[in-house]
Amino acid sequence: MESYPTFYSSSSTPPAASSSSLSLNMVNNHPHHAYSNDQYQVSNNKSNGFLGLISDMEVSNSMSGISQSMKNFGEGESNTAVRLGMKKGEKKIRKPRYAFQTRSQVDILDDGYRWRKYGQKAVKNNKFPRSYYRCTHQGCNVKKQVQRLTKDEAVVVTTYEGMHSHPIEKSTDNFEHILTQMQIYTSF
DNA sequence: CGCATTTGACCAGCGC
DNA sequence: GCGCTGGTCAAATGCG
Repeated sequence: MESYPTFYSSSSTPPAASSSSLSLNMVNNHPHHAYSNDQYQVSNNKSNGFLGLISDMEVSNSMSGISQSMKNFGEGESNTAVRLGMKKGEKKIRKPRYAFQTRSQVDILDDGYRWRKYGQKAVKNNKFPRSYYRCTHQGCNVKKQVQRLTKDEAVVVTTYEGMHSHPIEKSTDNFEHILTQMQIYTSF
């Protein structure tokens, strides 16, 4: 695998336990190919609840920026060619994936899109299952995986694959949206 | 009733 | 070539 730009972040934690001095424990999900996080790591180790919220805002902001830079990477790759499509001389399209680490108690991180779960698998080296989601928008093949770390189960790793070619269904990634997410997170 | 989730089966890639 | 593992499908089930 090539580039796994991993955007590392600590996000909202309920005001009680906010000892989130995360250092890069991004790696031990994939035995064969380690994420090349040595060049993409964003080390914002905030370690209290409020700063965690701020860094969560940073995540939400950078997400919209990332989806723009995604266009450079995966130019509309048809990642549905996994199974049936994949005709004769189709080369294997390695679709770039983008992993986010988030410190959250809920697995479902609402990023504004509508996701439908289509699978769940137990992964090795991890006692938590990994969930597979797909964007329900027609013609949109964006997928994402969500899994927790065995190391500390407060961390949720969300791996996005592909990019959305349609607007967000909810309120867009403006400040209101971010505030809404913050409220959701803090209410837990 | 329509849509989302669950869950086991199936398949492909890779390592041994 | 075989077995393991990750990823996806699809029927059944659940839920609003």
